Amino acid sequence: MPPLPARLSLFLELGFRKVNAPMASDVVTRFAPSPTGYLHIGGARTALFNWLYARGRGGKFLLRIEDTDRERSTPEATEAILKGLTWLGLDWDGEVVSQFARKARHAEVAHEMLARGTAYRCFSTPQEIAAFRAEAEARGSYAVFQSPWRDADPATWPDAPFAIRMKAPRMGETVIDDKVQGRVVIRNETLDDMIVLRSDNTPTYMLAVVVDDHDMGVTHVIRGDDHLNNAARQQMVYDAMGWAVPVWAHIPLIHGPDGKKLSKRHGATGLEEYQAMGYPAAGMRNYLTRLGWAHGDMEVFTSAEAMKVFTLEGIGRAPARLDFKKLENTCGHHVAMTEDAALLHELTGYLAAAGRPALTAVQRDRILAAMAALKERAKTFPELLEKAKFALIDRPVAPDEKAAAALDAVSRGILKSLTPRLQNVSWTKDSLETILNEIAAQNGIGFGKLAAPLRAALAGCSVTPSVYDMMLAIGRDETIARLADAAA
RNA sequence: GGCCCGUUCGUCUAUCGGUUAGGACACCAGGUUUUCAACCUGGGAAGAGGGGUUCGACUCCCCUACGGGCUGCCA
Repeated sequence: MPPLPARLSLFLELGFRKVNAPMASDVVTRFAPSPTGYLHIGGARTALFNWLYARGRGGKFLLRIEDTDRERSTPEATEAILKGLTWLGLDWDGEVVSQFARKARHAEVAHEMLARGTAYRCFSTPQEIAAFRAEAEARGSYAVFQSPWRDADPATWPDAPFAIRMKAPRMGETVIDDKVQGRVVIRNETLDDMIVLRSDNTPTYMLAVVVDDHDMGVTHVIRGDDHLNNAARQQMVYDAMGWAVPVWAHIPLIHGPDGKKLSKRHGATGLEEYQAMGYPAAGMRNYLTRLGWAHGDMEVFTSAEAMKVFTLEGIGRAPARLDFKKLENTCGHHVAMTEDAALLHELTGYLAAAGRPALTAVQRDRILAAMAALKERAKTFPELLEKAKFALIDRPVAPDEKAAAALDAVSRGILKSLTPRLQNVSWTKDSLETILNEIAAQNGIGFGKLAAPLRAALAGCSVTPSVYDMMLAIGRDETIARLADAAA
């Protein structure tokens, strides 16, 4: 079932490619979400890229929760994010870092900048700044705010709260050498002296990310391209502190099917919703990896395979749209290639996530027995369950409309004559096939005519695995009992 | 308003100056079939528009259009 060409070419490539000696890698990436809600599908992809990049190079993948916004951060959101990443199969190294917990260190760095002369005390109040902007806007201009305190004489400092502002270069340009976007040049005059420490001594995001990334040893910053402009200002902080600038990679955001920024009105935006919809994690990872990244014609692959060829340069620069049809197709390949036991385990997780009843022992046994047949005809767990209906129900089987129609008097007669002959036949696909074909021939009908009532009696519906597979999965006694029920 | 990024079939993408612009999903037609799914064969389908540079541009440069982002004592 896996498309041979893609897997074959990957195989050849891995086989023939000169293998770089896997030295101890010092790659460190991180995912740094804000705990203000569920894990967004776009964020999940960002995390996935970071994970793939680090894991593919023997590096570390760290997790940091950016919870400095006390108003909007909640522990529930943090919990949801960790659960989402865990479901997707993205494991992180070490403890989860709380940005809020590091605020003392952030303040320390801000003061060090002060000492180095790369930052200054700004006594302008938020009201003054707002007034400045309002006035500029009224004039139709949008000049950046220039604090009057940038070069003020300490003797003139009032005894009042102050914010610490970065003393950004006013001339020249800042160059972001981005692995995805290329060389991005930003003129320094378009950037203001951003605040790094608020007047209440809390750090701003711009300072906190840089300090944390530096302290955590992050070497590659892979994040959404909504941060591309921010990178220029953050790079100034690295420079101000004399720290090594990480490798930047700003990836495009994911859009909805209509090409607009992904929002609630597009339907599912939270990763947890995808789990509840029954997409397998491996398929989700495959689809998300291919969304905005490509390696030749490689389409269906495991994450282990992706790691071997994943590069930042392979990431596209244009935003990609979500396509549920392709997601489903990709998931179908993964359902089919997953081990039966693993699939059953994940199915159990799906049931819980979707709030559906758990399987009984009998149901588990039957589904496991039929898994080989089930998994090649289902793309998602709900679909698999629909086709596994015969394994979930108990006698007497209540036929739906279509099934009832297949159980006419003639068919019931055939079923009745069939049951004794199933008593002693060996319960294997081959012998069942032989005997059923025999019976069809004896009744002068094609196998299809026999399969319909059989299917109706066994499953009570018309969408099922093959009749042989069902018989094998539920066993001889249950099969005969169901056929007898229907024939009566 | 300013600055930054982007634009190849409907969608995800390949191509890194010379190809009949390739693959996948979706779609259409046919085949196979035990329902569904799968599978097989075939088909239609693309370089936003306009200028350059070049012997030759999807590919390099400029302009326009459209989409997105940033422009906070949010992250």
